[in-house]
Amino acid sequence: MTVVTRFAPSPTGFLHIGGARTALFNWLYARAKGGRFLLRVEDTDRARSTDEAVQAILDGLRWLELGWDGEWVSQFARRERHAEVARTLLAEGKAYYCYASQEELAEMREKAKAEGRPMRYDGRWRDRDPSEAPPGVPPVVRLKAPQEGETVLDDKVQGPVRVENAQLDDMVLLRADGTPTYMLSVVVDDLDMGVTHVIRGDDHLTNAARQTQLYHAIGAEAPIWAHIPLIHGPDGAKLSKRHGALGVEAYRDMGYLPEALRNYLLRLGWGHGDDEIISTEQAVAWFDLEAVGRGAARFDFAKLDHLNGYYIREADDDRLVYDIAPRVEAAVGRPLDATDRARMMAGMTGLKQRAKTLAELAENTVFYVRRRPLPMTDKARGLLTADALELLGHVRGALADLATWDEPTVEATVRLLADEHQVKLGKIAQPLRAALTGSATSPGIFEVAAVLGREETLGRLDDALASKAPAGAAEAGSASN
RNA sequence: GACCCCUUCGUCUAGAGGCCUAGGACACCGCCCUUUCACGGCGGCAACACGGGUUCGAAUCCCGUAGGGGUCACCA
Repeated sequence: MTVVTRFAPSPTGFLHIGGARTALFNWLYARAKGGRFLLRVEDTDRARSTDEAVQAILDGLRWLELGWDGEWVSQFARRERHAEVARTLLAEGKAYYCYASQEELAEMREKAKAEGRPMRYDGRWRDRDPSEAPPGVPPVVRLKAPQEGETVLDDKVQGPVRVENAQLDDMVLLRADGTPTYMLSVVVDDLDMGVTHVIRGDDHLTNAARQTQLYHAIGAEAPIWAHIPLIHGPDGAKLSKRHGALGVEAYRDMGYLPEALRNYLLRLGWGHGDDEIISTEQAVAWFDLEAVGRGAARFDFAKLDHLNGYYIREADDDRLVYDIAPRVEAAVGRPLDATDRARMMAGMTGLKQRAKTLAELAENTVFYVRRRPLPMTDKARGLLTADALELLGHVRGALADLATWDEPTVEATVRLLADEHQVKLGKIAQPLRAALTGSATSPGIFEVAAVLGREETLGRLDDALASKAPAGAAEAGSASN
């Protein structure tokens, strides 16, 4: 049997992080078993579905590199087929017209509530003769569901789940306006698309029982179910916007790499021994539904950050430069030129091991392309005391004379200077960092000097030398002589 | 409320009756490396929800209890 999975989001918002994980699991399972992964957009709710949302879902999946097989299908476009199945059921006596009014339904609801029961349609039109139908009332079509016995789901993740048929009422298949309901549409679509494995969120577990009844009424076998646990927020409650219930594009904008998000989502609810860093290739080889955990998992940004930092370090420099270019341009307010890009490339080795996100990476890169004079953080300014500036004057002099300009040479020169003046390297390196980067933290300062080049390095030193020692430095007592 | 599902360190998880003195990762705390910040290395803290069984032996099986979650539409 060829495995066919599907991802079936409703386009009422963006591709939610929980949906992304569902898509990932479906994609992985299909790839792992050499099957097909299909995409169906459940757009039957015309009032809430939008084209923008469809686009966002498609974009999100593409960004995550979870490609689907064939064209994506619109559920709404298939509504005639759904209705046709309902008519067949009607003709076979497996479904019936129900003329119960909204008032009657409301009554049942109230009664159920008063008696502490779940709302269940009482089947009052189930065996009634259609000739008794009230005139002018458009009926809905309901499934004549079994009233005794139980429906058993053999869920790949949750194990066997039994539901008393008495708990389930006769669900609506066709609305009064003739349009199919979700329950009908999913079953017919999954059947027609040849879906063998329905992998979806735990919130559909109860639906699976009803859908199984429908499959049986149609005379078909239910697919293999796999209901994966939902993702919760740090507080254990439903994931909120504040805690990560965002569209995947928000994760992209925050500077997460798709492979990092995939790795993180994979480990949320699934494990493979002690493995943490799992490439997509390995995931395809290892993934199986039996190993999916049963309990809900809490979303944890700290672990995502850690993974993202790892994947940034692993990423190719040119890809990173390409990825952060727009962010850097926005920060400096101009397009990047060849020199800027060359510096970014040269500095990337040192930069990428210090960032958890692309946003952070871009932020840390900006000093390389900023035009002089550099803005200074308060900490950096504090480093440029009168003593420090005096030492920097010597540094400037020594560097200006250098025959070759590379990291080892600059480093050797500065170290020698520190020895000559009998100060710790930090006494020179930190002010130098402030002068060259405008910040108190950066990649290795000799690397920075090498990347900046002689001219820019000397220029930035001159800027620092030209500045007066700040008042704070004098107060600290180190500026007076 | 009814029905269904779930429950191992703070978090994600390993664990399918003896390999468990419960392992790994993130976070946190030390130390090392070091010009800063990171990375990296070493070490530490920290869990089988509770109560009964079954068994020579239970984190692992069964039954309760508690807690958490999901579902109860002519929405998907």
